[in-house]
Amino acid sequence: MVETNSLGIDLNAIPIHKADDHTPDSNDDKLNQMNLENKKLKEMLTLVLDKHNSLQNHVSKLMQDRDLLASSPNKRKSGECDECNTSASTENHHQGTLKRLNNGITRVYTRVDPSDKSLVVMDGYQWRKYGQKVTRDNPSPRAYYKCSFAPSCPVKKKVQRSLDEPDLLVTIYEGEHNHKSTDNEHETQTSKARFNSPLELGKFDDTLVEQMANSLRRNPDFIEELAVAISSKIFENDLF
DNA sequence: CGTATTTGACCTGCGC
DNA sequence: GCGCAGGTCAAATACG
Repeated sequence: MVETNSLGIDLNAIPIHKADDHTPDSNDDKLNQMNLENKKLKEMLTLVLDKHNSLQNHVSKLMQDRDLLASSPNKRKSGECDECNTSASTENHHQGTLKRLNNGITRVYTRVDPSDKSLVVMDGYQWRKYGQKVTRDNPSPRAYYKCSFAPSCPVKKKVQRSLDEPDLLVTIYEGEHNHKSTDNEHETQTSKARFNSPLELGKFDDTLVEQMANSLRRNPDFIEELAVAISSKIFENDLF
């Protein structure tokens, strides 16, 4: 039987080792096996991230559609929303959401680790920071970024920590990219590598995998799934 | 050594 | 015109 979780990942992909499962001189074999497991884990991680990204895009699109249907254009000033007006004390409703405002301005709310002081939002594009300022209404600095394809791409973004919730980053995008995201490009390349030559998994960019792992670590759902999967494996080992 | 980031200086728009 | 705040520039610095 193939065991899968809600993400559709085969958790039996990792071979289980029992205590009496090795010969006395099998240190090299064990090392090779661990390397193989490591590669499999990396592959799983990239798959999980793929699914996570596509789900996130889907959710964003759905929420945009819902906002467009629900919004009445004569009610709102640029940069404001109904929820903000009615519940100024919290921005929880924005978590991970995307608001497309007038004049090609888009506001995105991203939940980050509160201890992480960097004003970096991974959105698939490459940015060059060109300034940072402390604004009057918010003690946390606002970072200014230009698309690294500038001046051919005119898009800019401003990133600032929310005044009410320090673990919420508010990103304001100005303009539309006239090129594809570098993430897609990279993803396509790694996907090709993954499916065309699975034996070359060891050549995966370790930094990229590290970033994916960090991103997944911040996702409570993923941690929960992982904990369930690991504990079930531990029980399995103990019982058999 | 090339590239990205930092940060103080400068520019611009707005209200008074 | 002046002061203030937000936005941008560019030299200095850090980093791989």
